[in-house]
Amino acid sequence: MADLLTPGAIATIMNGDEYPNPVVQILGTKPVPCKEGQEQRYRLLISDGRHLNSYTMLATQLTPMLQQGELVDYTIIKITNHLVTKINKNDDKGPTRILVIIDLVVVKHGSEVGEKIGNPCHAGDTNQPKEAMQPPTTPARPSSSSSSSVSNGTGNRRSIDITHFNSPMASKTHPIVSLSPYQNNWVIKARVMTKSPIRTWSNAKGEGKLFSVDLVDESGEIRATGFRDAVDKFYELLEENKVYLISKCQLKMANKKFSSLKNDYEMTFTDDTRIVPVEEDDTSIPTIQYNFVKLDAIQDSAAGQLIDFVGVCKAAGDIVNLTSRTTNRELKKRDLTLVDQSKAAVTLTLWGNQAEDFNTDGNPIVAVKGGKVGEFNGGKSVSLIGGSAFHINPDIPEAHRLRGWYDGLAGDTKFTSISASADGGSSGKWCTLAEAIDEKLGYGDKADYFNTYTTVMHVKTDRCVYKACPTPECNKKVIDQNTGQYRCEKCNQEFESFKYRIMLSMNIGDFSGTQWVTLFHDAAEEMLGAKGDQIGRWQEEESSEFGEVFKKITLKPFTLRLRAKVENYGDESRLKMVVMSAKPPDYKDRCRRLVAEIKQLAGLSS
DNA sequence: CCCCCCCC
Repeated sequence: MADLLTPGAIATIMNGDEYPNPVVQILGTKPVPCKEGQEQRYRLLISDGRHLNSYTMLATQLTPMLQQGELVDYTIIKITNHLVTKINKNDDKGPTRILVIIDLVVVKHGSEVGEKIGNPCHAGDTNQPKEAMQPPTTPARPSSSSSSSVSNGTGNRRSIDITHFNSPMASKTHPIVSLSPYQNNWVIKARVMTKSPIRTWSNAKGEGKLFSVDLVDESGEIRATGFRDAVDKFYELLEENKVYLISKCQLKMANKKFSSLKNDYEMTFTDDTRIVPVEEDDTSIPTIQYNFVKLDAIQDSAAGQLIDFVGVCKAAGDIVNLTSRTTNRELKKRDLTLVDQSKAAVTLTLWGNQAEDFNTDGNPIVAVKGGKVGEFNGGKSVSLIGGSAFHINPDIPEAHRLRGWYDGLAGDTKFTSISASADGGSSGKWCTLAEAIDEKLGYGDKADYFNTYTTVMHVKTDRCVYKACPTPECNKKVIDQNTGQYRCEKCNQEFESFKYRIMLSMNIGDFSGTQWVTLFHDAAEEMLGAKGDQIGRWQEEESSEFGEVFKKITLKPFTLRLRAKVENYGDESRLKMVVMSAKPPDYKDRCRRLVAEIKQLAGLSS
């Protein structure tokens, strides 16, 4: 096993020399104390069989590997990408060199190794004679596939001694992936993917203005923000799609809530920050980088997550004006329906100018970076937020593929909507009543929604309408004072009128079983095809119409959208199902689903 | 140092 290691590698690296793909053994790991809210970082003790090094850090993107148990003690790893950085400790011993592992491959898991290899000792300092530090004549086999996309021709070692930034021709730049708060002596050569508008803020802590740019190079991406003076200094200089040499920024932990960029850090421009445009466009620097997910995967994304995706705009709603309930601001929004090859359809909400300026002609391709997943009525949708990038018909392979796919699509192609429409329209799964019970729908933390074909077995008509507070937003039952006045306890007010509200209980059934369900006002009106006030008056007048309205739906089939949720009453819990919407059955759709199900059961589905 | 990003 000892021959797996590359003795001498540690000394070579810590002396500042190059050593490709060193293979070392992990002999210890420990978390580094960090501030609250910061991502945990780990320090390692490694051995190359000859020397130990405890000044080794794991790049944060490798933290999950460690936390998942892949980097236990005795594990042998090949370091496929690393950098050496100096930190000044507050003593007189001069700077300490830290080895930062950026990428690695597990050669042999610690459980298979089970012991310390050789008898390594702490290397002296870097003042040892250089001759003693040369790598062996047969270094470890080069890595065939490093997961890092860095290929700037400088090998694995990241030079850290770039101080010649005075010249924009500075040839040695650092990959974005290597930036960390531990080291500020770097220059990156990066392209501006997107630039935000200037925004102002005003809060208890003060006021100011800011903007941010998302930067990219071959190795990765990072967001940079300029505040106040930095806005005046850099906003005009930085243009989308142009390449710049940038140095002397402050790095801090990124808040993933506001950026989908693949970087644990983000940077802030400081008074020392230098930004120099690169006049000749360097085509080796990529343009915007997307981490696309297929639209059907959005179904499984958590609300609040930021995602990148691309789709064809199949349909667009009107521009809608509304007032924010929380901020009272006037808002404009527009919902687009996007589709892709996964046959999923998802709603993308545009706001403000983007809603107004969007042109639906020719079913444009829409690419989004950093769209925010939302949840409504059991469906998932995406909304553009401040940090999102939004590109129409981008010149990227995925967009061309989508265009070709969509243009060749049969006109009657069906898509599965994973977003709920505002009218409670269909989305999500279909199942029978028995399947809903078997699958324990409604037993999770959140309510479950499903669609079902069912027949109305029985409607309970007693107490199905009640007199409610006439205030538009209040639907509380009023107390009839029998003086022509109706009292609402919630509004603490008496009114001369009321409105009828419906709350209906009914039993529904299909071949698999039956279920008691509740319908509130809007769904009940939809299903009964009559207004609550009308039904209330029929009841008052003891009109035969009252009975007729319920008879009309009894033993009739419907497509229902149901909400299932367990509710607790004291120590008793009961599964409650509420009808969100009721539509006459679409037999064509019903048949299509049954045929698909039969094919699947028969093993004939493709 | 922002970090609000809205609605059904």
